[in-house]
Parts: sequence; structure tokens; C-alpha cells
Amino acid sequence: MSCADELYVRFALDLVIFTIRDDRLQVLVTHRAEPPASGELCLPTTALGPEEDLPEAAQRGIVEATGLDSPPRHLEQLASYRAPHGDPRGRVVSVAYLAIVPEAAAALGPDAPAAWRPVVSVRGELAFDGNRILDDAVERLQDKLEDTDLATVFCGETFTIGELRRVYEVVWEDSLDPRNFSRKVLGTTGLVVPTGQLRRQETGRPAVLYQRGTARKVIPPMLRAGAADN
Amino acid sequence: MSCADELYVRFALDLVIFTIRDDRLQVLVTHRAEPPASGELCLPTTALGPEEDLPEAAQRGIVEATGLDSPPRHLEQLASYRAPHGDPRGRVVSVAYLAIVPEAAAALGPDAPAAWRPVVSVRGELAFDGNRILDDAVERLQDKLEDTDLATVFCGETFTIGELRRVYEVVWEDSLDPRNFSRKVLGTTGLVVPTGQLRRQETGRPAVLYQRGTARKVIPPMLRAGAADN
DNA sequence: GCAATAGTGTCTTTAAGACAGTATTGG
DNA sequence: CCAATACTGTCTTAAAGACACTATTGC
Repeated sequence: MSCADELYVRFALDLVIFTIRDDRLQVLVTHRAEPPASGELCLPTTALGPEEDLPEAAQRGIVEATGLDSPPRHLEQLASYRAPHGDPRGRVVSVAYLAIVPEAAAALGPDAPAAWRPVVSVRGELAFDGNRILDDAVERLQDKLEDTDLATVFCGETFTIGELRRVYEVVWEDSLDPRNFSRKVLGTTGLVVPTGQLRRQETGRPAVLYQRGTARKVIPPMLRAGAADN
Repeated sequence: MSCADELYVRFALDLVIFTIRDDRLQVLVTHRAEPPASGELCLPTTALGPEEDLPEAAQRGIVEATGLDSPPRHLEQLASYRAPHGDPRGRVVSVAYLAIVPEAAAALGPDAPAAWRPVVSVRGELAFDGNRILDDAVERLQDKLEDTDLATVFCGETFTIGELRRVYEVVWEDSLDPRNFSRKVLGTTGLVVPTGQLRRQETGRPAVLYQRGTARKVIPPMLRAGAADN
């Protein structure tokens, strides 16, 4: 490595970009273009520009990776990782960011370098410490659904209570009681507000459409059954 | 800066080490030995060794900064920060770690380079982004008291329910009802287990001594009143 | 009317909030 | 007995869990 100074490390940002498609939690992955691990599956990465803040760099990297015209609706720092010691690139540190894009924006060009893949299908398949990062990201996401309005970010501008419930069910891999879920969501002041519009489908009673409210925290939190594991 | 390669950044670990002394939350601070900001108050830092993992480096840095003979009872990664752009050292990234040492271990040599200072007295006084890091650390700490057994880490090997309650009151800057607190702690299975010993003081009824149990999560969480902000 | 989806109401149980009184020690 | 600290018990209220039924649409 060209920098002998112990204070310098090779640095990059790892991007964990989630969306929901086909009723499954999906993550954007790509293939490494250069050695080491050339051709292997990995998370999109980006470098830190000279004048960039960390969130700025993450946002730019996400726009580049997805080809979206707008920045993601949610972006948060996940954690930092030091690459496994066997890495031939020397001392490597990365900071991972977690982002969410709504299903509607998840369309990707057919010849895009990156692709959406169901999380369950890439578990354990990523190069370097991508698997650990992805696991941490999923856990963070599941935790944050409990006490924030993050689930609404997966939905489009407007959504039904049923669609919102599907987000919880997909991310938590569990089924929720529609009656109790409804009571909880509508009973949390400011979480969602009705738009007055209805969503019609081929059959069945039309559903009331809602949009995000001003509340960012769900107090008391939404509870999931299997949260007692250590 | 000597590294022209855009992939390399100057890197360090910032250490936020908490303890409770004199019924106040205190943090270990030191003074910068070299420019820039020489002499100013700051958090202890350390570098990443060639073969070290991030938690290893943090643990080593904490032992060096505190002079303790044992590693901290709790250590977790907080977040990564990019130093403010005006920094003459160029592109600087740091990862902050949060650690807790019990009051008993908090004794520091009189001529140690670092010193314990009440958090309230150093708020806004730290160099670089130390203030932001400290604020984040306090918030993380307050949040984690709600649904983990982290408060027990501030206590010694054994402690009374009253001592444990003081930890919550000090960190949350709030007073708790002793009766309801007792019911909650003793009603959470596996959180604390009685040792059979008693703690005697000059006067008053002796208190039953407990030690940490096996439960690491408090479910349902301990609630604090003023958690509805944002 | 039927299939399909959306929505609501009640009973029970758990646990927090808000209280006052009893118990044990040393002096 | 008194001061000081530790401990416990009850009533009320909020909210989750576990249920079945009604409502609205297209065909």
C-alpha cells in the first residue's frame, strides 16, 4: 500500500439499499468489476469525495447505483467495518449506509450493473463482509419498524392500511392481525392521515388511502412476537 | 496530505468512556497534545493497528486511556464521523466507540493524562466534532437503558435495587418511583438475581444485594416519561 | 347472490401510573 | 423511641392479544 503512515486506511462506503417487490424484501446487489473477488456478488460501494460529508457520499452513491432521479426517502448510517484480515488490499475500513426506496421507484434499467435480489436469496452469498453487513442491516430495519414510521417509506406517496401491514409482515417475516394492526396504526396520533381518496381494485370493497403523518416515532412501539431472542 | 489517492483517508477511533461518580454521569476527556487545536479539551483517541479489528483497537485504546487493568464491561460501536471540512489535516474519518466502566474501576491516577468530567460540564466544550459525538453517545446510552440491562454495567459486581435505580435517574436526569421501579426490575425474569448477601450502612434497614442475571433485554422495555420528542 | 376485500367491536389480560403504609436497622 | 433507609400492596388506567361479524364493491 502506498501510504506507510499508520494513520491512513483505505476507505469506502457500503450501501445497503432495500425495497419491497413481489411481497419480498429485496436488496440491491452488483458484481465486483475488479480483483480481488472479481465477479463475485457484493453490495454497491462508493468512495468519499474530497469535499463530501459521509451522508452526501452515500446519497450520491445510491443515485449512481440505482439510476433513480431522486434521492432515497430514507438514509441512515448503519455501522463501520474493518475488512477481514486476509484482504490483499491491506488495511480496509468501510462505513455502511442503509437506504430505503419505495416499490414504485424500484424499477431498474434492464442493462443496469446492479439488480434487485430477495434478501433471503443472497444471504451468505456476498463477498468480503457483505454478509455481516446485510445481516446487521436487516436487523436494524426490523428493529426500527417497531418504534418509527419507517414502514411508510416503503410505500408510495399514498397507501392503504393493508399495504402498510404487508410491509411489516414482509420485513418481520410474520403475519399480523389486521384488526389489531388497524387499531394500533390509526390510534397512534399523527402516524398516518387519510387523504380522502379510495383505492379501487378489480373486486372487493375499496380501501381508504392514507399518507405519512408528522409523527416519526411510534409510542408505545409496535410489538412483534419473536423479539425475545436475547 | 501525503496520500493523493482518493481512496485513502486519515483514520482514528474516538472513545466515549462513561462512568458514574458522585451521582453524575461522567466522561473521560483529555487535552490535545499537538496541533491543530493543541491544548483543547477532547475525547481520547487511538489509531487502528495493522492487524487489529475495530473493537480490538477500541478496547486497547480504552485500557491505555484509563490505565485500568481490565477491559471495559461494555463496549459498542457508536457511529462514524467525517471531521468538519475546515480541518487542516485533510480528509479525516473517525469511528466512535462507547464504553462503560463501573464506578469502582473509575479511579484514575492523579497525574494521568485523562480525567473524568461530568457530561454536563463538557457539553459544547470539546474540539472538532467531539460535541456531536458526545451528544450521540448520551442519547444512545439513554435509549439502551430502556430495553437492555446496560444499567447494571455501571454498578459493581453486586448492587442494590436502589443503586440500580440511581443509575437510571442519573442517566435519564429524571426521578423514578421506587415502588414501581422495584416491581419492574424484579418482575423482569432473569434481569437480576439475589445473592443472599445484604448491604449494611451506618443507619437504616440493610438492602438485599443482587447481581446481573442472564437476561440482556428488558421486555417490555422500561419506559421514561419524556421520550416523546420527535 | 356470490366472491373478494375492507373495516369495525368486545372481552380478556398484562403491565404501567399513582398512590401510603410497614419493616428493619443503629443510635 | 427516633431517625433513616428498605421494602411491599392496591386501585386505576392504558394498551395489547384474541377473537367474529358487518360493509362495500364487481360480476
